[in-house]
Amino acid sequence: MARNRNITIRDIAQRAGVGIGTVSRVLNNHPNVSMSTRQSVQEAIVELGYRRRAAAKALRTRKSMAIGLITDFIAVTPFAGNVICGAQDVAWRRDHLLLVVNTNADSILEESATENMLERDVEGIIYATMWHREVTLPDNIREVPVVLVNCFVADRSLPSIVPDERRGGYAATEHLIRNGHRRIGFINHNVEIPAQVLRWEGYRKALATGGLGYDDELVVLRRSEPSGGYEAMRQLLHLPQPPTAVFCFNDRMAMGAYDAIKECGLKIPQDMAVISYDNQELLAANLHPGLTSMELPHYHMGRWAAEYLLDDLRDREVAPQIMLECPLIERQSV
Amino acid sequence: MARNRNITIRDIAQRAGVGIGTVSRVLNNHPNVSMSTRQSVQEAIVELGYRRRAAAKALRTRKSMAIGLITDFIAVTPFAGNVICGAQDVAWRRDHLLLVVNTNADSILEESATENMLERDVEGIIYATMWHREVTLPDNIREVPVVLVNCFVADRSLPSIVPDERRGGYAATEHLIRNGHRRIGFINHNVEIPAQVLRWEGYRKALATGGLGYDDELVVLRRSEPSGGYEAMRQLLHLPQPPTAVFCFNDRMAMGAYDAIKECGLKIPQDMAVISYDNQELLAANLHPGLTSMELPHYHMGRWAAEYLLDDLRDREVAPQIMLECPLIERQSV
DNA sequence: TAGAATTACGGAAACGATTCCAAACTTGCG
DNA sequence: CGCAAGTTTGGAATCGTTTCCGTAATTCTA
Repeated sequence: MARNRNITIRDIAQRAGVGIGTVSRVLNNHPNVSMSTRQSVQEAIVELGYRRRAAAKALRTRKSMAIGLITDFIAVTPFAGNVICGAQDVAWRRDHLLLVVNTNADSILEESATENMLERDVEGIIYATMWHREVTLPDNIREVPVVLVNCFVADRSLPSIVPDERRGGYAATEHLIRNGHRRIGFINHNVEIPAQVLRWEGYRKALATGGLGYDDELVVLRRSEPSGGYEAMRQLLHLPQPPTAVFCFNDRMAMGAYDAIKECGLKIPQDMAVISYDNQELLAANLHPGLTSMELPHYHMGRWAAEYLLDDLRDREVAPQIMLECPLIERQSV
Repeated sequence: MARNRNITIRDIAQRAGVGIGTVSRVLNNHPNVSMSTRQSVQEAIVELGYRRRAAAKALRTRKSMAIGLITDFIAVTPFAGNVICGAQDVAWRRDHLLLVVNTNADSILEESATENMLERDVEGIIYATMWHREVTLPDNIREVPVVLVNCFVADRSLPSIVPDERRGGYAATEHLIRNGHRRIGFINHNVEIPAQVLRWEGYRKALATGGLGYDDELVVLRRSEPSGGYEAMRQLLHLPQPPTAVFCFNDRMAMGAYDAIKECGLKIPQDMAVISYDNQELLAANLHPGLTSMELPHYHMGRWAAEYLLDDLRDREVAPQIMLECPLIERQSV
């Protein structure tokens, strides 16, 4: 039925023969309305094709039933979709909508986006980055609850959820060890970002725990691209005593490593096992053989962020700094 | 400066020694306000840290300064990010925000999402799908201007923008012909969707235009995955007279084709040129050699959709059905 | 069955902007 | 200088809800 745009709560009241207060109570599922009145109000609502105007409600209650989501680079990776999806799934269940703004990391835009969201009385803002890093936020954002996804502020004064990279690095390496490998290469990114540092730490720790020594020449740093992975892999293969397995910083580097391995006539995983990080479906699942990879839990980070915002846990004295486990996605490369 | 949440237009009026009407006029850049009053109002605004409440404005004007964006599968491909990005870039320039809902193609959710957006007085809705297809929409969506992105309705009663797949198929094939190839394979998807049908048509037409015959055995239909592409490529390579170039339905199939080609000891592009469709950066740019591919113009479709909605072109008698060109992205595989 | 306690209900006031009309003030021109 | 035309200004009315308070109706208790 085509809804009429001009039906108000007052029309409903009249039609149902009740007062506007009662209509409002029905609309909001308040108690203290008799079954029969509730019924007749509901009938009037469908008969007249009433639609509640969110703006009026928001004006009166100061709640917009919306949360903001600010991202830096929504278009470059498929990660963003997962964060949005996670946040939305929980927001929706609580009748909230997502206001999305992509900023390309432009701080002017970030500030005005925040301002705009504040004008709209968002109940909180999720600030998500596409790679794990430290951020500095516009001042105005602190006027509303904020949760950081995949990033953090220097002083840890805002709640944040990031992947547990160290544990991921550990788990990846341990997985190789458990599969019998004793000489394990690490093809790492050559820029010092949290992912690079922490995965490396995890790698070392797993070696130590497994009773294996740390060998400097097994670790090669390169650009985080296929070509970097390719070069690094070649270097490892030319070692007097090459590794039998390699842990790659990300799927793209692994992709390059694959090429180098195949080029040498070696087989994956028989001659060389490969594990990597990010689990970009598009790559990992489509490589041949399927690439075992540590998943970045974007969907769950998005969920957690929305839950935290909407749960009013935000009054805790300290801002929680969550590290979420990265699940190991097994395919055929180990 | 920390804004005070309780400052209203009336406080500004008082502080600046003017009436509320004047403040409103300043806020909205209306003419007929003397320079000096305008100035003093603006000063009062910053001094008091005033922030306009969007809900009040929306209530009075019935305009929310927002447009809705409904997608089917936001998380599975990186395409969504581009559509959002495009739509947002133009929306933002006009002070509009995006309300995003992902539905996983659940029609119940689609309807309630629409309802929710209508309650919020969105000025229009963009309905975007992740692959080019026909859709049926919830009835209620027609109460507001709608634009379809990457999809269309059977009766063409709603404005729609889709990639020009036929022209893309034509351009891809023609590109191979222009590079001297006379025997060109086509590895196509084995499901009859618009992309499959139209790219095929383009392929035929380009052959005809180029004075080349259409040879049935050069066209192989398979699952649109790497393994499908792999199988298809092997089949083509075992032909008595194999092609010297191949056009793949998408990057994933091309990926499989790459494997088959390399496995036979052939070189790309010397022994076999490859061109494909979709231009998924993550794949096409990272394959070795870089994969030449027809780009799906998601960003521009998003832009166009938002522009159309906000431009009030929506009163045209007939709903435009736009087909947007897919640019050829050259890399090293041809 | 009276009176207390509880539940159901009606409607004024408030949320904070925009819009419109009338009034006050300028300016221009013969 | 006087009047018309134009510009600037103030503020009441309005948008459509929710909330709150007082009253009416009902149920409970002894």
